[in-house]
This record gives sequence, C-alpha cells and structure tokens, in this order.
Amino acid sequence: MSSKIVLIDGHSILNRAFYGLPDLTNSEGLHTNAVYGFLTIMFRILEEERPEYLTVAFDVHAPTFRHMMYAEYKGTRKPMAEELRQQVPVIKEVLHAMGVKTIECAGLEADDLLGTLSRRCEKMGMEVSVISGDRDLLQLATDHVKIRIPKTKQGRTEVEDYYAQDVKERYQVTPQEFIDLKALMGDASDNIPGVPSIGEKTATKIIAEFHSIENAYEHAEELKPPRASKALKEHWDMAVMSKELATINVDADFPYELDEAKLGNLYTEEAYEYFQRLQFKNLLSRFDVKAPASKIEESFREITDLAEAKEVLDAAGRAECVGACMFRNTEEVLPLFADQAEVGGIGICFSKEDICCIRAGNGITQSWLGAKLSETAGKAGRFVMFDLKQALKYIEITDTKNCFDATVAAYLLNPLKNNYTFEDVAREQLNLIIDEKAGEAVKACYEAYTAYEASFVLWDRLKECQMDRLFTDIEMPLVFTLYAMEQNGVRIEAEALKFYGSQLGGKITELEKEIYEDAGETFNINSPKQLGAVLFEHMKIPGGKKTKTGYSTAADVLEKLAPDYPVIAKILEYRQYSKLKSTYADGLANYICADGRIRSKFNQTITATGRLSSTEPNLQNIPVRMELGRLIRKVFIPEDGYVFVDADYSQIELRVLAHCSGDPNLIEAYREEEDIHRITASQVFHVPFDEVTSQQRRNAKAVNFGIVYGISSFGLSQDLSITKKEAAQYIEDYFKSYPGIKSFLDDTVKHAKEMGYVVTLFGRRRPVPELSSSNFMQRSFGERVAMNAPIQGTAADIIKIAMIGVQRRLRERQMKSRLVLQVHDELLIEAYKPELDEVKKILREEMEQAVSLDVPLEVDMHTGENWYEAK
DNA sequence: TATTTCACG
DNA sequence: ACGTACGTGAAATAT
Repeated sequence: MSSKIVLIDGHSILNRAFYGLPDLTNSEGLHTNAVYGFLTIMFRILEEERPEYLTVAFDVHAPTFRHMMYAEYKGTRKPMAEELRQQVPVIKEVLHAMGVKTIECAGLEADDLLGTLSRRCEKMGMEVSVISGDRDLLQLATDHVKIRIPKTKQGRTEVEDYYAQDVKERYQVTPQEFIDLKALMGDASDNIPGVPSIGEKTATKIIAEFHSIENAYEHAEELKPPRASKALKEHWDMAVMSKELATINVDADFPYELDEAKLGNLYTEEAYEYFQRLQFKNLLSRFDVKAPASKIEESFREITDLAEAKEVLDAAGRAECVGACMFRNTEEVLPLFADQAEVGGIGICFSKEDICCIRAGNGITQSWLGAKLSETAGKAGRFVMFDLKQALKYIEITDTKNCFDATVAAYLLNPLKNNYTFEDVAREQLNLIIDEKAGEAVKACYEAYTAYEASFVLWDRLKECQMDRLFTDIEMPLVFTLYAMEQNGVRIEAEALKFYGSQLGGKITELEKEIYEDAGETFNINSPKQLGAVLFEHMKIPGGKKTKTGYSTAADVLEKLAPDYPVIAKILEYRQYSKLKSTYADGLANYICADGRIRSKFNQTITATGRLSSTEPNLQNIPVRMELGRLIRKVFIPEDGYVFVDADYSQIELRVLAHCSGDPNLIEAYREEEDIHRITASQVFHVPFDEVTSQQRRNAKAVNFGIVYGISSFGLSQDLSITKKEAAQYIEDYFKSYPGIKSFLDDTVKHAKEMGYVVTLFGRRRPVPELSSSNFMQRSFGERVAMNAPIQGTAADIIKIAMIGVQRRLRERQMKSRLVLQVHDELLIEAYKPELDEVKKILREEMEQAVSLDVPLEVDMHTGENWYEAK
C-alpha cells in the first residue's frame, strides 16, 4: 500500500473556520475561533485518513505577483479582519508546537506550494489529499490527488471529496479544463475577473466543447451565444490574464524535505500548554498522555511524622519567603469529628529544594497544623498562598503586612479571567504545566511551590504595571476585611422570612388562576417560550418578535402592552411575585445558618472593574426599588442590643468623574452641594435653576447615568423613550456644558486604544481587547467599557479604602460593632448600641476621607432596627 | 450547559 | 447597515 500525505491550505481553512464559527475569545481577550475551527477540521481529517505525512501551506503576507497584478488592476483588496489576522501567528505557533510541518515561501502562494507538492508526491507514488476551502484547487485533482473541501453546516463539518473523475462529473470539465473555465467565468473571491458577460453556464458549455480558451478563441465564430463570441474576442486579453491568474504553478522551485513532514506525536507538552492557554477544553482531552514530570518534583517530600513536620515548619519560619496551601480531607469522617478533620494536610515551600506535603493524622492534627502554620506565617519574610481568605478559617494571622495572596495578585494583572487557580498561574507565570491526574500530595507540593516561586514574578509584574501599591495598600488588607465580614454574616429573622414567602405564595396562586382564565388555557407562565406562544400566537396580541429564539417577553416589552391587556398586567405582577419568592424568600432561607445568620461570600477576584461580587447568596441585589420587594429588608435584623447603621455614598461615580475630568463646571456644581441633576438640567437646557421642570431633571439624570455607562445615543434613547436623534442632541448639549467631560472621555478612549487598557485613579487596570475588533458592535462596546471602567473602578477603589479604614478603627478601639455588608457604594454596620455615636463618626470619616478629591465625597447615613429602616 | 429574565449598584 | 447602555448573580426553562 502506498503512503499518504495530507496537504492543508492554511489560510483558506483558517478563513473558513473564522467565518463558520461564532466569535470565541479566551480570557486574555485573544480571539480563538479560527484556530479552534482549524484544529477541529485538521484532527477530523487526520483521524479519517491516518496519513504518514502532513504539511500546512501558508501565503506569505507580502502580496504576490499574481495578486498584485489584479489588485492594481482593480484596486480592491479587502484587508483581513483584525480578529482573524491576530490568529494567523497563533495557528502557526500551535502547529509548530505539535511538530506539524508548515511551509511558506516568499513570492509563492499557498496554492503554488500545494500544487507543486501534490505533483511531487504523486510522482513519488503517494496518495495525496489537499484540504482547502477554495474550489480553485480543483484543477489539481487527479486519480491520486484528492481535493477535499470542508463545509460547515449547522455546526457539523461535512467534506466534499474530488478526484479528477468527480470534478468531471460535477463541473463537466476535467481538472485541467477547470482553469479555462475559471478564466472565462471569473471568480470574485479569488480576484479573477473573467470575461464580462460570460457566466458559469456559458463558460461550462464553451469549455466542455472546446477544452481550452485558446481553442475557443480560434473557433470564436462558432461559439454558441453570439454575445459570448463577441465578448471573448473583445476581451481576449482579459481571458488570457484570467487564465494566468487562475493557473496554479505545479512546478515551482522551493526546498522541501518530505522527512520533515512525517507525522509524529501531535500531543506534545508544548501543544498542551497552548491548548490550555487558548482554553480549548474539549481538545485538551486528546492529551491522554501524561505531561512528563518536571524536574522540580525531585525536591518533593511527603511528611507524616510530627517531629519532622515541626522541623520543616520551624525552618520555613526562618525563610525569606514561604509558599503554602491547605487541602481538604477527602476521606469520610465521622460527623462528630468533622470539624476537626476538614484539613487533610498542607503544602509548604520555602526554597526550590524544600517543598513538602505534610499530611494530617498520626499525631498531626488540624489544629496543630493551623497553629503551626500561623506561627510560620507570622515569622516568615513573606507568606504566600492562593485564596488566602479561604485559608484564614484555619490560620490566624496577626501581622498582615507580609502576606501575599497570589490569587489576588493574578487577578490584578488580568481581571478578565474566570479563575486564578494555581495551575493557571504556574502555567502563565512559571511556564510550568501541572499534571491534572497527579496525586493529592504532589499537587499540594506544586501549589506551595507555585505560590512561593510565582510570588516573585507576580510582584515584579505588579511593580511594572504600577499596581504594587494597589496590591499592598488596598487589596491585601481587604482580604482580611472581607474575611471578617464573611465570618460576621448578617442576622435574618427566619420566621418573618417564611411568612413573607407564604404570603407571596398565596398571591402567586391567585394570579396564576386569573391568568389561566384570561388566557383560556393553562401553561407555564415562567417559560418565556410558552408565554410568548400564548400571548402572541394563541391570543394574537400584537407585539413583534425580538430574540433569536422567539418572542421577547421581557418586562419593557410587556409594559408597553399592559395598559391595553389586563392579562399582561397580571403577568407582570406574577413575575414580580414569583421572582421575590423564588430568589429571595425561598432562596435566602436556604442559607440561614444554625445561629440565624447568613454568611454570603464576598468575592474579590471576579469583576472586570475592581468591584466586589457577592454569592451564595448574593446579598448585593436585595430588592429596594419597589416597595413590595423592599419589604424583604425588614427580615435583615441586627443582634439584640445592636442597631444597623447604613451609609452610602451620594453619586460617587459622578463625583469621581468630576474629579478625574477636572471639568470646572461639574466640580463647581458639586461644591455647591445642590441637587446635581437639577444643576445639570439647568445648565444643559439653559433654564434658571429654580425653573427646571421635573421632566428636565429626569432627563438630565438619565444623561448623567449615561455618561457613567459610556454614553451612546441609542442607550439614552431607550432609557428615556425618545428618538435617537433627540438623545444625540441631549448628549451634544451636555458636552457643550461640560467640555472637560467630553475631552476626558475622548482621551480615555484614545489611551485605551493605544495602550490596550484603562486605569483607575489608584492604578487598577482593565484591558479592553474589544477595541481592536473590526466589528463595529464589539468596538463600540470597547469604547463604552473604556469610558466606564475607570469611573466604576475608581469608585470601587475608594469604598475598599473606606472599608479597610472602618475595619481598622473598629478593631483598634476593640469595638463590638462590625461591618456586615458592602453593596458597591454602601456599607452596612451592625453597631453595638453603646458604640453607636462612635460608629457613625467612624463610618462618616472613613468614607468621606477615604481619598481627597477635587469635589467633596458625601455620605448619607441612617440607623434602624432592620435594613428596611436603615436605608 | 445555554438562554432568558430580573434583582441590585 | 450594524443593534447596545456599565458592572454583577440566581432561578427557571429549554437544549
């Protein structure tokens, strides 16, 4: 049996993949869809064909002679989409990492390389498969050269195969004649002009009969439609040029060693690294071969002896830098001892030679490990962990200054990622791949080692990006503040919550019944699909489609119809009640601990802008805007003998904008300490302050919001239910009143486009990869993000500073009062009644003085016996 | 697992 | 012509 080679037309397949797949990006903002699609196609072909050799051919980027001729001739060459362009070097690197032979040659197109190679290989007696999306290559087909054209149909790729015989069947011409066919009919996608007024039908007829354009020209008089005869004679030069353009060189001169194209193991360590970075999760599963053990594993030690463990931890305490981790006990533990047996062991590393896993058991208890590690952390020059907040449950840290949370550091360096596991950091910062299937002890060693080693790199990068102060002065102290908040939790009156839920339940059943009656049928109101069908099809209520899957039943759509249709009003009411019941009444009840408190998580490494997020449950979106929902805040209560103090910044984002832009008008407005929206209305609409109508104030307020979100006339028009034109006018008028804002926003976007990221007042960065997109939508989004992120992010920085300050002063005075919640611009303190006045003073001072801006920071503060009253 | 909806700042 | 306001998380249904 003869050997087989697969030749791939690199750019063509990449192009197919790019346009055939939805836009994909990895967490670094790199576009990956074309690379992903290319690899999918390539793997599929390789599995099908099992060839011995593989080569991928690329065009060199400089325009080649053939294309230059025509480009000059017509002056139309669309530039490659930016998202695709950036993937070209990536696929080459990935192929290289897999040991796949690639070839490109200045002055030769990929077509010529493929053509020549296919002839050379065929002569050597090989079977050849050429993979391309381009039908131009059909001219290469023979009995031993198969042209394969992948087509993506609804996610599935099907491949059309053409041997010489198949070309003849499909196009009624031989592969050789296919060139002449192209010369007559042209090919817009390949910049081949063809002969005017000769299309596919005529061209096929002519070539089938005369076999070449030259022969056809000689017999021009006999050509069937007289108009074709005339066209060919008139545009003979075009036909000749087109033939030249369409002809693939099968005898080009370039070096090529077949041996280099021999297929080896594609699934190399280097390739694995790339696939991880590109986040091709389902392609990663192909790498069933274990990543080879790295040399560092030689230093790994497993310790089960108490004396030895003590020795190691004491030595670690004397080290400059200590990396550590804790892992959970995976064994079943008797419930009675569960509390004391959560920790299965720890990993610790304080030099490249000292990397240990210390297992619990055999006299090494969880509390001993915790205490000993606390001691080590206190003494070591630097103490590094991933997700330090989590570890604080077991480790007590008094001196927080030498602590280094590698998760937080990695987040600051790129806040767009989904997770910051030690495996990720090892790969990105240390170029170290950790075997997923490694044992628990080995992983613990790796995690401790990564914490240790990466801390140096992370710290250097933080300094380079001027985020070292942000890290040490804000984010690291905040870890401890958040830990305390999570431990504190917030008290809930469980009975009242239950009652609230059951009341909602009654109302829901009632509404359900009425809706079914009005609709004349029963259905699932919670299903947008069923609801859409009932409203817009069965009941024939006018109100067009919106989403790609069907009718939109979103509130803003239904609200427009509510006045005319009582059912719709009821549905909206139903939605409200069922949301409150499922998410809040029932949802929160699931999280109440035995002591009657809810302890949600405050996540520090989630958002792109630097804000916190809250989960399990989310306590940052408890209803407040609608009275009905707001009532739920009555079940949030302080401990007996305590009251709630709630403080929120007044328009912190607009004040940040005033400061950052330096716009004298806006700064002055804030110094007046008057109603800012009214001032804005007065200035934008040129009316005296006292004569601003409520409508004008509303509009001005919406514009102020819009500015913070990265203004767009469309967004504003939606919000105010006005035309885009009117909205644009508002924005223009606004910028006339506040030219400083305009230039600040413009400069911010400009900076973002140049640097690829934006920065807050405290140096926090947010990359904005969307700005390099060729897609208008994506790019516009990037512009809005660039305008919003510094504002939202700076506000986030400020309240973080305030939280740390509040926490510090409460602790210094050894007060019982405690911070329980943060809701972006708001802090909730559970204040011990005797300390109330001092708490209020501390809160106000720390929040208002967190930073000194060119405008005052104003705080509204309330106290109450529950959160409803305190707001 | 993805989509839709809706709660908050 | 494109079709959106910025940042989150949870629940429910559909796939």
